[in-house]
Amino acid sequence: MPELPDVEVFRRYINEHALKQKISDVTVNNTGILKNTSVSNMKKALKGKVFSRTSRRGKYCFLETNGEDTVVLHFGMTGNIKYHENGTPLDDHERVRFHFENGNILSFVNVRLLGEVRLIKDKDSFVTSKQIGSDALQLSYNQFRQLLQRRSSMVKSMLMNQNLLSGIGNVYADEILYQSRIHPKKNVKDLTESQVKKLYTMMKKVTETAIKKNVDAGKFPHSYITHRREEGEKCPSCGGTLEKIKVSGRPTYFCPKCQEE
DNA sequence: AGTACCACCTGACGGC
DNA sequence: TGCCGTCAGGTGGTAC
Repeated sequence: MPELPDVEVFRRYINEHALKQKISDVTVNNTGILKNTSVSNMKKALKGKVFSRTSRRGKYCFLETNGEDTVVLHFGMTGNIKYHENGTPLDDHERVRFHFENGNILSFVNVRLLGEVRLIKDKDSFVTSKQIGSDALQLSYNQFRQLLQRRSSMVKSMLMNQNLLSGIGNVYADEILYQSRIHPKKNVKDLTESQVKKLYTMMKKVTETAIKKNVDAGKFPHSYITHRREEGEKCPSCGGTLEKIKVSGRPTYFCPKCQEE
């Protein structure tokens, strides 16, 4: 799940439930999820502190504290966030639990262990060291156009390149390209000015719509294909059959009729 | 520079 | 029922 819209929804959920509550403990179910830190470091850094605010860049979620440390969450291919009322028994997939003095718990859920939890001092240097591109929602049209300049790659690969712009993953890349009526394998150097413009507009629109709909694909507009990622599904525009191919190794759905190469 | 392939993990699903 | 291969909304490394 966790692409930009999903992470943004998690972030808002955390804002709604888990800010300004004193942290009493941190427990870790599987230490493999911790990167560059340890359970004892986590406890030491967070006990007695509160999460003061959250932020996000691409698929990374930052939980800033009133201390020196910031918790970084990345979900990998699976995962979500859950705020528990007091006394909820531990589920196997809850990898890290932040316990609050009021008895409630903020839980980092991660089925496959591809996600990670970190502790950092400085967000900017983290972003720099990881070379995380500008957030897709923050990018201006001019910046977007700059990114495409003198570049030669398949448009879907470009959208998913987190070093260029961050937040777009496999599913939303397909939706953006479908809404833009651009073939996923089209080379960015062959895009017309109006296609670039369309791509940018749809990137924003699809992302914002997904957030507005709380990333519930069932509530997405009928004209979307995100909830149609299965063999044999029909294109909501032309009624033809959606095709499944691989692009940079990832399963890709598109309409061969509406998105000509 | 861009792409293909593999690895990291676990769970769900279809075929036998 | 159970085993097995395949696949999955991400990222990082390697090799061409």
